[in-house]
Amino acid sequence: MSTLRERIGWQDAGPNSAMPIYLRLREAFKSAIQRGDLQPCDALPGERDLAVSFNVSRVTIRKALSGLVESGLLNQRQGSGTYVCAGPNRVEQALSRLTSFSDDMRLRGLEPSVVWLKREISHATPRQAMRLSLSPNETMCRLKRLRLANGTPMAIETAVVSTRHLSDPYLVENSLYAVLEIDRLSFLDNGAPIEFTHSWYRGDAYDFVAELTLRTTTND
Amino acid sequence: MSTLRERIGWQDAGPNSAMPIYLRLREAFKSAIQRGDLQPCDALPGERDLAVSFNVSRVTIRKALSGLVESGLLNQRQGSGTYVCAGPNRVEQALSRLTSFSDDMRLRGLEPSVVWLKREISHATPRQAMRLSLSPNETMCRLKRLRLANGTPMAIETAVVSTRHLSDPYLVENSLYAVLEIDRLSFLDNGAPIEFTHSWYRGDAYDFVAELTLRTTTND
DNA sequence: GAGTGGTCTAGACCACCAT
DNA sequence: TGGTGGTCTAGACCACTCA
Repeated sequence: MSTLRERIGWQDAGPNSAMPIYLRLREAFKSAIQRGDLQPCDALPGERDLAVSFNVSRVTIRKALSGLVESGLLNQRQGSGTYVCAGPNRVEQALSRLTSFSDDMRLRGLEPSVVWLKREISHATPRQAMRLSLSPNETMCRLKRLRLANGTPMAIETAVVSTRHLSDPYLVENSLYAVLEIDRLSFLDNGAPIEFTHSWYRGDAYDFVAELTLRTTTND
Repeated sequence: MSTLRERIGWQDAGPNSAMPIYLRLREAFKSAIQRGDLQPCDALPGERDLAVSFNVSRVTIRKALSGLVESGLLNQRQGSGTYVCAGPNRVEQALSRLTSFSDDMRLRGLEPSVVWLKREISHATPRQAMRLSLSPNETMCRLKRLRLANGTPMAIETAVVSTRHLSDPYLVENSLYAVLEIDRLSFLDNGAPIEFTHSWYRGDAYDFVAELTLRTTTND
C-alpha cells in the first residue's frame, strides 16, 4: 500500500519550483490519472485530509482539483466526495462535452427535442477514408439531426462514424456518445480518429467556443 | 458619473439570493459588458477596491472575475490591471479561440506553418445560402489550409465566408479572424452567421473540446 | 515606490449526503 | 450525526508594471 503522495509522485517544493503549488499538484494528479496510478471511480481523500497530506491549505487543494474537475478528469459531488472520472480517454472526454445540448437547454428551462433528418449506412468517401485512416470500402453510419429548444430549431448536427464503432445508426437515441462509449476500449488504445461531427449553430442564439489542446504524451 | 455598483446593476443580497455572491457578481459584470455599460478597453478598479466597493473579500472578487477572464470578456495583466476585452461580440470571441493553433504550437516549442490548399471565390451552394441566410447567388470565399507543426501535418481547416465579410481570400495570411475583425461592426449587429469552418484534427495528437453556451439575452 | 494581479493561509459557516 | 464539497473571510507575501 503506497501513500497518495507516492502514487501521484509528489515531492515537496525543491529549489526548482518555478510553478505555483496548485499547478504542480494539478499536474501530479493529472499524470497519476493518465498513468493509471489513479483508476477511474477511485475516491480521493477529503479536501481537508489532502490539505494535511500535502502541507497546503484547503484553498490550494481546491484550486488544484478545480482545474481537473473542469477538464473532466475528476468529479466532485457535494456531501459525497471527489472521484476519478476517466483515464486518458481523450476521445470520449472531448465528445462528452458535445452531449450537453439537452442539458444546456433544460438548465435554461427550455425543452430540448430532436428531429432525425438522416440515419443511414453508406460507404466512406475517399476523403473520409483517407482522413479517418479507413480502407476505401469501409461502411459508415451517417447521422443528421435537427436540435430544437421549445420547438425552435437551434442546431443541425451531422456525424459520420465507422460501422466498426457504431454498427447501427438507429442505436443512437439522444446521445451519440453514450453509444460510442460501449466501444470505448476498442478504439481508444490506438488513438485513431473515428468520427467526424459537423454542426451548424444559430449565430444569433449561440456562443460557440472551440479549444484545441495539444496532447502532451508523458513517458515515464 | 455613476458608481460602478450602478453601472453593473448591483444590489446587495436580497432575500432571493439563491446564487452565491461570486456568481451574482460575475453575471452583473457580464451583463454590464454585454449591455455596453462597460466598454471594451475600460479598466476596472483594482481587486482590493472592488472588494471594498461590494463589501466582499478579495477572494470572492477574484472568483467572480476569473470566470470572465476565462471566457474572454476580461483581461488581467499582473502589475497592470483588469480590462474589458470585448463587447457582446460573440462571433469574434468564439472564433478567436480557433486562432490559437500557432500560439499553441509555439508554446510547446513547435514551429507552426501553413500550406494553402485552396483560396478561391465561388457561389454559395443552396444549402450554404439557406444556412447562412444569404441570397442564392451570393459569392463566397473558400479557404482550405493544412496546418503543420515542425513540418508534421496536424490539421486541415476549411472555411467558407461570404465575400460581404471577406472580399478576397488572399487577404488571409495567418489568422482568418484577424481579417474578419475589420468588418466586426458590420455583421455583429444583426448576429447573422457569416462563416463556417470545418476542420479535421489528428485524433492521435489532439484533444478537441467544444463547448456550447446558450446566449442569455438579458432585458433590463 | 506605489499599485496591480498571483498565490497562499487558517479559519469559518453552509448545504448536502450518507449511515 | 459526521464527513463531504461549496462558499466566504481577513490578512499576508510575492512578482510584476508603470511612472
